[in-house]
Amino acid sequence: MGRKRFRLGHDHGGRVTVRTVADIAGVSIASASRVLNGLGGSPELSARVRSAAERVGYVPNAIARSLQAQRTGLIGIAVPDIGNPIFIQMVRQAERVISDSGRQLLLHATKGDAAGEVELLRGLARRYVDGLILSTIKVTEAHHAILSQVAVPVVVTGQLLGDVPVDNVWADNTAGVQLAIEHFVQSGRRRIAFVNGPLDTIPGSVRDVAYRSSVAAAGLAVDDDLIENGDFTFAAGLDGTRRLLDRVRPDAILCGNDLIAAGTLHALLASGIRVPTEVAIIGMDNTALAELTFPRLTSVDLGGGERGRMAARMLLDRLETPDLPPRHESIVPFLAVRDTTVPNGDL
Amino acid sequence: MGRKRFRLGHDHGGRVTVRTVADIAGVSIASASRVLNGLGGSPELSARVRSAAERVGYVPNAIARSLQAQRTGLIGIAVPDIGNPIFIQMVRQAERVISDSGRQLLLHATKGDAAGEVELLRGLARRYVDGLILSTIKVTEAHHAILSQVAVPVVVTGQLLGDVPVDNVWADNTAGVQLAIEHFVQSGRRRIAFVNGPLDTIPGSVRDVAYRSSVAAAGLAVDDDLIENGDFTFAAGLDGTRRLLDRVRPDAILCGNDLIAAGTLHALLASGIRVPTEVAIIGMDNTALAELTFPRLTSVDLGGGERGRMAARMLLDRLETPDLPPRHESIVPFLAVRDTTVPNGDL
DNA sequence: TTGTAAGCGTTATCAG
DNA sequence: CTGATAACGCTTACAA
Repeated sequence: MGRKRFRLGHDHGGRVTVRTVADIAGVSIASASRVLNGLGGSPELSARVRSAAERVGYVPNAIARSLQAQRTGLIGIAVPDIGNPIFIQMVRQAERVISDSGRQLLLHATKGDAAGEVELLRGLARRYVDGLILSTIKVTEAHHAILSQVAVPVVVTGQLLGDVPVDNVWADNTAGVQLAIEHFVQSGRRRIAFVNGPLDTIPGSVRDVAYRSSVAAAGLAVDDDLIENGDFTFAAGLDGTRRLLDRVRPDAILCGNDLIAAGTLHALLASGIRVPTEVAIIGMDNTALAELTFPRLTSVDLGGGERGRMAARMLLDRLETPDLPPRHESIVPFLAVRDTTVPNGDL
Repeated sequence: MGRKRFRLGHDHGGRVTVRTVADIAGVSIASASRVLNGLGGSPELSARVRSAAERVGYVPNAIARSLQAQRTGLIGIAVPDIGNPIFIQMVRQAERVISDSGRQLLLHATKGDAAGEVELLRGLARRYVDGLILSTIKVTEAHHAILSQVAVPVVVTGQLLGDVPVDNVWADNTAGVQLAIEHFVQSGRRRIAFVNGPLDTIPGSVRDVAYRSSVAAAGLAVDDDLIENGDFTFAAGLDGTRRLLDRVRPDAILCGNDLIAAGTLHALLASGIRVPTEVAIIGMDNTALAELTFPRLTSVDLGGGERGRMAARMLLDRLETPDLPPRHESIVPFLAVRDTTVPNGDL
């Protein structure tokens, strides 16, 4: 038998629970709980409870409440890299929606590690969060397998491989790349290079295909020498562009994202090449970074913030109505034209 | 979909708990729990339990476990702005330490809102997290008051006002500013401006004082016309520098952080002013941003990552040894010299 | 209106 | 080694 739980006075092992409050107020814990939750109680009793709670500095234990309520009020959001401004953009907008709903966002960085993401999904069934927004750049079979088993609702942002019955928001990378290429072509560029991210990521491979078809559609030759693949980072943009310049002389460079574009810009300027006069640059994602380089980056807006906002909203919808059929939404991209493609007064 | 679990006598309302597993295995929930946690159990019984768990896809409920264990394994970290790379740096390093300890980091953005932070601290006593790292740039009386009442351990990163008995890691802003001014002076700069953050923040005001005393110590006149105060943002750096250039012509500009410095750089280049030849720039925080502007930013490293790392470590220490006396640690700053103060081969 | 008591899903204690 | 059973702190029928 456990030791008998008989209380004289108000000793509760230093822990203040609803029982402490009830004892001090001289009422049952049920009454205390009711008053504390604003559900009835006579004025006199309520006053006693409230004053007792105040006196001992009572704060309800969220864990216990969650166990009872079967929900935590926490929403997880997993992104590959919090150092990449595109994900900051997404998280920011998602956070808005989530916190407006009275919930809290639990941010998790996956480092783009597929195994880690799957592990996260598996652990997710542990119910620490009421739902998850998963932003992924690589999708494996394991993802698909586990996605259909997870106990809590998941919204995936990013393009999926097959036809998974899961809520999904994706950026139309193909249309985005096309916008960029058309912009280059219309301003007279003929040798358009592409410093892209890794081909074993979804955005990387989709953009590669889109680049090739857009270039071809513009009546230009597709030349593998004009293509570089590396990480989605500033360093990769810098290195990739240097390698590129060692073998060809493009008059325009499309970059896999804004971080890469910043690296490309840096490499060009360091080589004494004028931007945009000699070489034009377009980044992708249209993040805060695009505003802050000099010259400012023209960038394809793939609706990063909108994706975050929408993913959050879809998740809340599903929480409210679990039987909703899975939704797939895509965002229409647009081009934010700035100074790396069109010379402006500043230059 | 997993609707198939409604068979035989094992219907538990669609929810799989340890009881479900125990029933199917034909053992007590105590035995099931033990086996599932790797604590004994005969081979034969263990096998039965494990196979049952596997069959129904049992996943332990973390909430229930937390209620029992009186801990969640979650550590909160609250930062003013996840768009500012200094906080990303801090969070990254903290995350490393925390996840190495088998815990998870719950990131919370406070928007630098003092009231929100106090609310967070208050709600924190709800025990959703085992501890909190609070990175704050404004400290109010309310902070101090509540800090001494919170139920879970808190580590504050940032300079505190008085002598609060709480674990604390801070950056030596004064020494950092001094390093910057000395570097300017040694390279022959005489008219050193300061585009700073808001004076009603701790770093803003501390750096203001330090700037004035360092300039005076160098034998230069302190001129209010050389000082601009705004937000800790790129836009504020841009605007502040434009206003500055309207009334004075400095030969060096110290910036309150790297975001401001990027704005300053942008404003100078847009005005056709050569950097660093005509005007030198030093940022603060030495974030990833300092590496990616062109030219690269010289920046005062105030140990952002180190602060995150140390804060996490202090928190873990306190979790392990609650009776430790409060510790106050400061980080020794250094100057990361790059191209906005010293012309390099690239230029 | 108020109190009693039954859970929420685990783990831990204590007898067999 | 195994099985009842008492917590963990809270909410909520159900009674009084």
